[in-house]
Amino acid sequence: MQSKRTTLKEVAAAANVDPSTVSRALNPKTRGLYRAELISRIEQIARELGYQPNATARGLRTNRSMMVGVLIPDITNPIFPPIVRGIEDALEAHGYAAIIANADAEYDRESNRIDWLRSRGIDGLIVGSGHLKDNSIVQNHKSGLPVVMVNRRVDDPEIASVVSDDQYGIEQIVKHVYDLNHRSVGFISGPQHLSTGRDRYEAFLKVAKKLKLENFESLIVEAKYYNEAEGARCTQELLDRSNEFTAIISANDLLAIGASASLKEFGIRCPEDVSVTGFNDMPFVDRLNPPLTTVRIESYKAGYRASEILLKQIHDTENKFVCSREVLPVQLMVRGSTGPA
Amino acid sequence: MQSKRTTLKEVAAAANVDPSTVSRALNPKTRGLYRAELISRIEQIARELGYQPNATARGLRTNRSMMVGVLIPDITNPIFPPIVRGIEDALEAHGYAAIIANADAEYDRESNRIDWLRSRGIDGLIVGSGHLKDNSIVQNHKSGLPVVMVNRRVDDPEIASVVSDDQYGIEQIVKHVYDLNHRSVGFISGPQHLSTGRDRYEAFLKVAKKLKLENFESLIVEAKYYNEAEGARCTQELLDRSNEFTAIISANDLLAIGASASLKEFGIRCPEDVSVTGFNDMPFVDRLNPPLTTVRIESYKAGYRASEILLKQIHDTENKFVCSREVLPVQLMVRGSTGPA
DNA sequence: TCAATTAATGCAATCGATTGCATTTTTTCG
DNA sequence: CGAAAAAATGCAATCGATTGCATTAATTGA
Repeated sequence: MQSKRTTLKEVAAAANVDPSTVSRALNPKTRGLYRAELISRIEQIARELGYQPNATARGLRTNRSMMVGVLIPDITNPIFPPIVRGIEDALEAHGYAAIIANADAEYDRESNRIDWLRSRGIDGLIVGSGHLKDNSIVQNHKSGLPVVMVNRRVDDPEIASVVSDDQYGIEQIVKHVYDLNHRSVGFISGPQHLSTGRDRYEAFLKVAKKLKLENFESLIVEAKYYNEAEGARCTQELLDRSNEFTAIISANDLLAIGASASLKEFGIRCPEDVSVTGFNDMPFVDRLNPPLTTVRIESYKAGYRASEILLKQIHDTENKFVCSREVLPVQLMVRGSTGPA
Repeated sequence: MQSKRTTLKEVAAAANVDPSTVSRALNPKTRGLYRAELISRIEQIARELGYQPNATARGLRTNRSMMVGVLIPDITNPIFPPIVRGIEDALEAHGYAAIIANADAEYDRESNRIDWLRSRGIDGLIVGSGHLKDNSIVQNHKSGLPVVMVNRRVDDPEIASVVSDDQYGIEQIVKHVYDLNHRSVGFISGPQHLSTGRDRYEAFLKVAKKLKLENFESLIVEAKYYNEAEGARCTQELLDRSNEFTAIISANDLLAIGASASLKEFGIRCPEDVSVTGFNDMPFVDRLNPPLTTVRIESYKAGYRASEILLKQIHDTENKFVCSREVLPVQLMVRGSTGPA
């Protein structure tokens, strides 16, 4: 039932030329070989027959699928849709398609998903999941697969990445809280095996030390995952440890939302009693109650750039490619969840 | 540099048999042709060489890409990630992959994107965009492409779909508002060329009539798009028309959020002065200020079912397939954005 | 025991496009 | 004018797996 698509051969027959001629006449790079008249005639006929090259056949011959794998923890996590959209838009502009795989923050599943993507013949891979010592990413890259990381990094400096300026973001947010006269502030850090977790943690340590925040080392709790449940759990842990702190800095928005909800449960008001901050500026956090003070990252752009870098890597046959590691600027977004101490 | 993947031929050579033998020995459906001993030997060797069948080559020969196209307005719209995740999970379970295309509510772009997907050789298409009289969807279906719609429908009853019970949802929400003693209520309808827009609109008319809401025909405004800006615009329009109404029913959450924001701008309190309701129960609307009263739909499940139906359609070579149109249940979620009149 | 089955396996065409090389046609110019 | 160079086009192999048919080997049964 699947309607017969027109093939190269059919166009060739209709135009009374060899298939190879049609192929070259339609290919911008080889078009120059033929007389303009021939070319327009072939184009005309191809159009009439509704010819669309068969991507599979082409892929087999050229060893290019024009597809890129995108590995993320979960498209359902609000920070990823903008990144994915950026990736897709950039790919589309170059005729590439994305296949998305959700790894669910499970590391063996992640490597399964990479194999699965590779078996589909992807030309490259963009990774938004992955931990600092992620062997399967490094291995795949070493074995010749173009790879770019987005949002997170791995330790291996050979692997290209596009991330946000975590350090500066945390610096800004801690200063903001400090300026509001908070001196005892808790920190809910992200998982330390993730680059965002580690980088934001280290940034916090550095600024906290510099600003001489009170007793901050004992007010740091590490979340096991970036989600609301962990945000709530860590908040309770903080409350168990101290009733002095007047602000909670969270390593990302989901943790902050969890923290905020947990505070409310304990009857602690935000921001009157405790200020809360996030990181990422996920969609709609400006509409929460209270609106979340956070750090805006350029998600769409990060995805877009990651694609561009990946494409450059894919097209770089000579291996003259220099691994690029980009850091995008961030911006402090002051909103209602922070107030004076 | 791309590390040479092992091919069927290489496995065959190593096992000292014909490539066709390896192919059949590895294929569960033809495995029965051979002695168990041979099969395990071949499997062994294939494993040692790390053989992964080349999906492109297979696709060319079998005319099956094991890929499905997914057309949605925009992955960045919060109602789609759960749907997409459901689609992907169901596909994954059957070895299929999804290629996502964002149509951006532009109808010529939509049909472009379908062509693009088809040229990549997709085996079927799941559509979350599309309007009631969507010719390109119907045409593609007629020409033999398996198609399932999700969340929205087209008028053509030949096309399978999985949607939510819009009628019941609106009924519930209007009754809820009525029970709170609202008698003059505005309705921000969705675009009438979309099935959700039309169905929810008609449902509203029906219930409003039945409950004898005051003057309701003149309190209906049609949004051109499902977004916040339109929600705000329609709210202003309503305010221009009347200062009697005490509730606004919106055809979806984004409109409701826009409405709510607009009310706030005019210094009208929600829910004290005007109650607001949405539809879809997007992630995080329960955390808004005020938390949004809305109708929960089963997004993930809708995506999952759509995939299952599509796969059935793809595997149904005999065309004995009966077009299924499923309607998933919805649930009223009463929250802070509605209060007594 | 030997023809007739049945079970195992191999041969070769095929899917649709690309591309190195060969061939034909046209042009150039000594 | 004719040979060499240049331009235009065709031939055929190829990518890697699948599959209809042919062939060989093993088994059955009379």
